[in-house]
Amino acid sequence: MSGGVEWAVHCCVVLTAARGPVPAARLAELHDVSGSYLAKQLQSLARAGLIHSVQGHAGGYALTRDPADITVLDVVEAVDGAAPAFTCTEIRQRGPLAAPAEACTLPCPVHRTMMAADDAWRASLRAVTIADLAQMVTADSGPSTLLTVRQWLG
Amino acid sequence: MSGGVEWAVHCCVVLTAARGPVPAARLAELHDVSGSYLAKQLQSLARAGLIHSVQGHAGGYALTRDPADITVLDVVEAVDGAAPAFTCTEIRQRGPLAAPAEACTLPCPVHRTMMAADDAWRASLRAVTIADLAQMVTADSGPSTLLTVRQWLG
DNA sequence: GGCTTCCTACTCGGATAATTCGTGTCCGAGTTCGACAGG
DNA sequence: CCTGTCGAACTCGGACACGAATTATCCGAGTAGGAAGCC
Repeated sequence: MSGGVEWAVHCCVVLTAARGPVPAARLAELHDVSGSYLAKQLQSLARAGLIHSVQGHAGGYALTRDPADITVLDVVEAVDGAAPAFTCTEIRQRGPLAAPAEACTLPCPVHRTMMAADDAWRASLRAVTIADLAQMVTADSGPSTLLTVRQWLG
Repeated sequence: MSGGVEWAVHCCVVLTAARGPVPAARLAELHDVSGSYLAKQLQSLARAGLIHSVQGHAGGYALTRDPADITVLDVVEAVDGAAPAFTCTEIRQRGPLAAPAEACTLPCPVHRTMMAADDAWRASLRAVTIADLAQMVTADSGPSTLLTVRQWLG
């Protein structure tokens, strides 16, 4: 998985605490990461409709929907793409003992197994929302954490 | 996920039908893939102890255990490595609002969410064995398929 | 005919290049806020 | 004092290099089987 996913999820959680739009450079400074590269991830989130950008002075990024309506899977798919990790190349239809195409109405067993695992993974990520993560942060280190972030963001 | 995983799983299923050791070149010809590269995957499987190699004339690879004792997860981890897809870089301990290390006894919420999804994915792959896959192949296209493979392998 | 020896061919195993994807960076287009001049 | 205009700074957005991991390949080390020669 792309490493930028971690940054993107953390940014979404931080934006939960923000009042107005937050510039990408500010988010980068907060997390101590490359601002130029973080911009790319935020653009992906914007293209997916999870956040929207405000240009000009005092602009930045802000969440478009309620944090409870944004799942972690949404963020992961926005950054890493929605394509499954496993791609079936239809090995059974190649080589000297190739199966005829008409006998391949169902995906091959290997493909089915991988799809089931992928579905389980996606279901697990779909069950957690950004609001849940913010709640967990509060439960872990108290409500002061996100309040301090809100204050620091200005 | 590495593309060679597909080859490795298919090879394990094929080895289920084989009587004796099968050379890597034969497996590559059966699947119409690069023999030189498939050798690398098979070596990974051998290092993991899933298959063992027999050298010399009439040598090749053969399964070490009963196919019912080899899970798909075993094969995937042997080829792709056992490291989880997501790596937490402890973002919360960086930047101007870095959390003190003593407050980070638990993994951060993002990390926990990703670990849960990874566990679900692994559990799904662990629930399917190579014997199950062979059974599925038989259920899909009849018992003739694996018998033809056995005959072709010699 | 049986046994020993040698040899050939075949096998794996690790070390070695080419390529694609992820990582990191940069500069230009567009927009908003503030200042300034005029009425 | 109020208003319209201008300018400048700040923001995002996409286009451009670099590096690493994956993909693909090759040749050498080792071994089992078979053939030939000897007893």
